[in-house]
Amino acid sequence: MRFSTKGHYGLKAMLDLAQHYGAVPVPLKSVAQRQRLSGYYLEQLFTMLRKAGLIKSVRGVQGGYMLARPPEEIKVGDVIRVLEGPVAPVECVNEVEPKECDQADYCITRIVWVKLRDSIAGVLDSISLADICRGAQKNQQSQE
Amino acid sequence: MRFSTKGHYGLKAMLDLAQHYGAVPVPLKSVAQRQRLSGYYLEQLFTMLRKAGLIKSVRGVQGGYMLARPPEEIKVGDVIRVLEGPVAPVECVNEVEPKECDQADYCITRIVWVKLRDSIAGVLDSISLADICRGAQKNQQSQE
DNA sequence: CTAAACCCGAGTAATTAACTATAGTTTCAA
DNA sequence: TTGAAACTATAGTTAATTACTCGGGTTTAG
Repeated sequence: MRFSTKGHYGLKAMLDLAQHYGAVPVPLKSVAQRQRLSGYYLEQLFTMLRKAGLIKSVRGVQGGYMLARPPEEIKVGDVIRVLEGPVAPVECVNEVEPKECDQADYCITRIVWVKLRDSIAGVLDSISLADICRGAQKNQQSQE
Repeated sequence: MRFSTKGHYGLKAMLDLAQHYGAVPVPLKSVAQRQRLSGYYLEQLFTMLRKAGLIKSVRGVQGGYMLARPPEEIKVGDVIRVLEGPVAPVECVNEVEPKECDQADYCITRIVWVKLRDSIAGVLDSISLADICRGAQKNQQSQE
């Protein structure tokens, strides 16, 4: 039971944008270097995030990417759903359009997966990018 | 973010054994038929569960499989960990021997994965096979 | 006009998932 | 004592997914 690197890397990149949130866009290359990610690969992730409306892009020289909304208003769940698809420990309890099997009515394991799904979604939707940035700052302070 | 069919099917099969828990072993074939699973595939899952000590086998005619402990004493988490490995939304927060990346100290996303891991483990470890069987019974009664 | 930057689509190697198959061993029961 | 039911072990196979990689575009500040 793993998230793929899409969710993992994508969240890192989004937090990088959150930490540099401001007026000027951040070039993909600098995000990739700071987070040690393949630029080619990150491009794909940013494309997904842009099409989903979580980030905006500015083309041309001095261009780059920036969050479409302030970090307080973007939840980890938003990012993960774009990159990994809807939360669903098994397909039959998918958040969106679950393909229920023919045994759905009496499937005895169903309750487990529903609880799990809700628990996962609960965690992901309770944390904003800003929450994490604050936590990271605190951490650095406490290490000083 | 999905569990594989190992965890999914394996839990179904374990619950089948729980529902038939008693003195006599249940042949694999009958579990496979009731749960509509490939017998060949289920064989592999049962082998893993047996080696992990969750089920016992009886060879020969009239043989089969049975839970090694009563359903109250087997948690969903026990089954899932045998079949899917340790709970770990990403490798660096694996329950067992996490391969921490070189950025572990200052990795900003880490807190998310830890919370998620603990939340998932919490759900899986809070539900026993007996809990689910009881729920299923109740469900059937309420539908009458 | 040129270089920095995003945009888009395709290709690809490696891994994993999900079975499938085959040959063997144990045990009961007729 | 032998045949069939059942578990045991290991290997093969096919398809999908993952995690990139690459090449050629377009936009725009300076």
